[in-house]
Amino acid sequence: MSKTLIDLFSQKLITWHSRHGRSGLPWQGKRDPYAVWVSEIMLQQTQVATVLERYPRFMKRFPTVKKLAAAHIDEVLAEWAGLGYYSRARNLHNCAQQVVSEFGGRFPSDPDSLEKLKGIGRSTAGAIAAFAFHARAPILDANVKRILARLFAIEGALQNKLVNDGLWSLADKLLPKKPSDMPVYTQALMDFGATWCTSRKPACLSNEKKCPFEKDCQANLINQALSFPQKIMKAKSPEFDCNMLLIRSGNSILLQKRPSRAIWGGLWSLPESNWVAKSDKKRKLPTFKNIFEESLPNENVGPWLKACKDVTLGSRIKHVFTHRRLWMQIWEVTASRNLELKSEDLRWIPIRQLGRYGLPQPIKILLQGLNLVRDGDLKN
DNA sequence: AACACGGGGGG
DNA sequence: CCCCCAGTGTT
Repeated sequence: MSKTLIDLFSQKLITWHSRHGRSGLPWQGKRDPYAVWVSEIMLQQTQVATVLERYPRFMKRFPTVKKLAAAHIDEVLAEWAGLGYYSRARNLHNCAQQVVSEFGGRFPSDPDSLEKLKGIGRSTAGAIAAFAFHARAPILDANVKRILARLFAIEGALQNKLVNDGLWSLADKLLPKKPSDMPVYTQALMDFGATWCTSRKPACLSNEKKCPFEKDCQANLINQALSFPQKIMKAKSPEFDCNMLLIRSGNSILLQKRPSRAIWGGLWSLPESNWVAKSDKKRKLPTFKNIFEESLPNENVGPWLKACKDVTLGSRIKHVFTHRRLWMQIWEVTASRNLELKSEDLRWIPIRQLGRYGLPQPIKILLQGLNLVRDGDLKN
């Protein structure tokens, strides 16, 4: 009986990796589960080029899981700012505390235990177990799903449970037999999806690259690589308007800590009014007083309005999220004196100390564009 | 099963 | 400008 693709896949992939895989990245070749874990979380939803800048900085600031567990969440969020998906940072912090309190500061080595930790799903658990412990555990991120969907011409949407379960089962069958091959195999799978079996320009459609699986790949054999995996049409994201207050008093700016479940959860941002759907044509134009009342609902607005002068319409910023598009109208205000703040989520931040706070990327860019922030003020 | 959650790259 | 990309947690 001849060998099938399933039998040969892992060795062919490892051979491909020896010639074309990415190497020399700072998180590669490590067996320290902490270092592996941080890199895997950071690499979720974030490109290698970005992680290349931020991973060494993070590891220098939080060199061990114990240091991370002992840090204040605001320090972790400040270090994470600009990477997006801030629940990752909150889960990272939470998970570090779990590892310290439940496992004495040592990560468990089996995928099932890893998956019980905050922010670690099945795929990341597999990656950590494979890299740090040589466990024969599969990963199944979007790159791997794409590779398998093409190799085996798998029909149906990836969201479909049967399709997803089938992919996991396939990923398991394809694992190399030798546990010692798990790190290089897992790395090879990630690299192959990221650089050769890419979403839009796969190697099989390129003149420069020769795919080692071109004679095996069911999608390629029918010239349909781009048709796998099946894509689902998604609706256009709704649009919203809101107002934001840039209140200055002397050398300080009033910032508000965002609720942890919201967009930019846990970061410090400008006080903002309610979001209004742009399609809501009946809405009245808000007055400045309205904006204040919506932005600072716990404060006594009267004294604030009296203490404010030089109200000017600032820039209008568009920001796009996965499921929303937001237009932010900035109102620039000078407060004549520092007012007493009633809510704990409000704080006067000296401009020179802004770097200590995690700011949403568009707010950071806004403040950089204003001359009131000097180079270095936003660096932590 | 569907949705929420940011930011960056490429056309 | 628009489109594409992407794990985990929550509901």
